[in-house]
Amino acid sequence: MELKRLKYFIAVAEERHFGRAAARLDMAQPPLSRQIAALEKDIGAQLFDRSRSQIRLTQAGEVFLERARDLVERLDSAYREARLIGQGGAGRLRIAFVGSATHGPLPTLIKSYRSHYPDVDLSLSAMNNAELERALVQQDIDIAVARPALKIEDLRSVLLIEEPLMLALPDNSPIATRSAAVSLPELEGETFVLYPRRPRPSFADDVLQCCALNGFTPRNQAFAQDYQTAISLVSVGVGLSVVPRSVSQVSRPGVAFRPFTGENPGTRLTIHARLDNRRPHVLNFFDVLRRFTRQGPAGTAAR
Amino acid sequence: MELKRLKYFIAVAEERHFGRAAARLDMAQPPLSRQIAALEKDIGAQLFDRSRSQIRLTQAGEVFLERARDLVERLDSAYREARLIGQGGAGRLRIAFVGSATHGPLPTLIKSYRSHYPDVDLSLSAMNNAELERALVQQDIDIAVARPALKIEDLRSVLLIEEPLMLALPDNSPIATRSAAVSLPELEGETFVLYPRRPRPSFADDVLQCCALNGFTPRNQAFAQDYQTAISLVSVGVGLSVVPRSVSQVSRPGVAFRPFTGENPGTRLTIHARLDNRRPHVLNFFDVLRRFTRQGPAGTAAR
DNA sequence: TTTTGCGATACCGTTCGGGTATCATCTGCG
DNA sequence: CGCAGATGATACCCGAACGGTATCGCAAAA
Repeated sequence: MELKRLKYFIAVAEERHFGRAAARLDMAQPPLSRQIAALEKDIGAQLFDRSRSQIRLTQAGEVFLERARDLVERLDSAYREARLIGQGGAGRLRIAFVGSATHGPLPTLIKSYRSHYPDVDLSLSAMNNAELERALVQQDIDIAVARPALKIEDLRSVLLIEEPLMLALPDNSPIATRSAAVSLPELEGETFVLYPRRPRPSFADDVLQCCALNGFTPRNQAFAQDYQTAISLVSVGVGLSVVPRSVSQVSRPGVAFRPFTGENPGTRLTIHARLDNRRPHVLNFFDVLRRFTRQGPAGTAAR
Repeated sequence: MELKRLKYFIAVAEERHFGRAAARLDMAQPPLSRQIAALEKDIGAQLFDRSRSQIRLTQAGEVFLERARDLVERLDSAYREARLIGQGGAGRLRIAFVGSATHGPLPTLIKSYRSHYPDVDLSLSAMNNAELERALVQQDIDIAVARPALKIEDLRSVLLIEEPLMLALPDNSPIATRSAAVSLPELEGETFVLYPRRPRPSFADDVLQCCALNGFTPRNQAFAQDYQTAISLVSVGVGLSVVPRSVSQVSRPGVAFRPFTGENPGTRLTIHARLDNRRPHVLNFFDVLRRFTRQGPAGTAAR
């Protein structure tokens, strides 16, 4: 109810003439005079000195003009900022992912999103599947990248990548140093470093299912909380581990990565968001994701 | 037309409840809902997430809330500031005065004004009568303190002080060192250091009229632009000068001040402002001045 | 499933803002 | 000194917008 008056006041102050200001504002002069008078009454001070033929700003008017310009400017920018955030062009998007996703196409996907929405603050954090599930349910995050997937209700889920499994072996192991191909069953007696099986489905399920398809169940199992720990255990000779191929692309002292023959059902990375999370940032992210997977996530190799 | 909406929005955002916010705003809930909806449409973004039972701010809403609070605060302070200036409680008052006024009651008067209106910026400058006249006409200053007065049209004029004249003599002059009273006519042969006679009336007029009343006209006259220069000329022995008594209260090496017998019509300090200058600061200043002169400008002696 | 609480929608009356006509005042010119 | 033109203020009218009451729709809780 008073903002229009600020604009009116600015126009009159700049034109120093009610008639011209009214023309500029596309209105008649009398209502403009009335609005200015009302503004002056509200403020309780004269803003214009009308004693001469050419109207002039009073000192109060001079100061109020500065303030009014600033206010109009700020209001406008507040509108624009809110609009931008509302369209997902600014603000914050919270993404969490399993640690092993950092080697695959995820960084490329995130770069792509960033290039489309450079003003969005990305909050990135690594979590295991259990933490992802909790954070997603409690809306602490918008996007979860799980391996192989989260299986809770009311999630929007998109497959990011499917990749084969590989062996991670101590590099002084005879199996690692020999040139012949490796098959899984011959490792039945070795210690398999696995991950927690909860919540289902877990990466451990992928590995155990792979073993099952190859006709055996690992006899000795050790457990690690995440793939980094698992590889560390391998490097110090605790046993061997099975990892997604993308993980094998980083070299790690004491660890050798080898493919294996036989059945290899692979493992998947899945991107989730709550179905009821209609935040434009999330929708935009899935748009970028859709284009990304469609044009082939050749980014698998990248980085 | 949009500011009311900001206040509505802030209320709803703070209450997180349309009904309570409406109660707080002393209005019904439906128009409030409509105003918020209109605001969201204007902005082009949702400000509230109404999907759950408890409404929540969206990210755009969070940011807009900050901005809205800031805007309301700024608007309010702009109103208050303009009002204060409009009442003469802040802003700037431009005062100019003849140099010789600095020793009389003027500083006390200004202190009194300052204590009543501590937030008013005082712009103080020294000018001779000619400059005062020009500045007042061109509205470069609000208040002029002239000696003895300005005689131009449309001025509000108030006598600040009337004081006797005194002699300023070189301190090695026999007249300065003798104990007997001094009369003006015996100085007829001395050089009188005077001031410019334009614009009329000038302090030089006061001095010459005083001489005339004592029955003579100074035979030798020297001219100085201001009283400081005049006293300097006296101190280096150019001649003698006649000054307002208040000036005699500062001691100056090489200069002795002496009263004289015979006629002493004295000299005045007059405070002027343009009649058409209705600025509250000027009116307030004259209010202070009125009280000041009424309760006796005992400040003559002060300082 | 029913009930309750809350926000949205429909509809109506009043108010306020804007338009046209006119007045009052000041300025400049003859 | 008086008259004409310009400019802001005032008077009056109309339409749009805002607020109020009644009611709906939906979702969470019982």
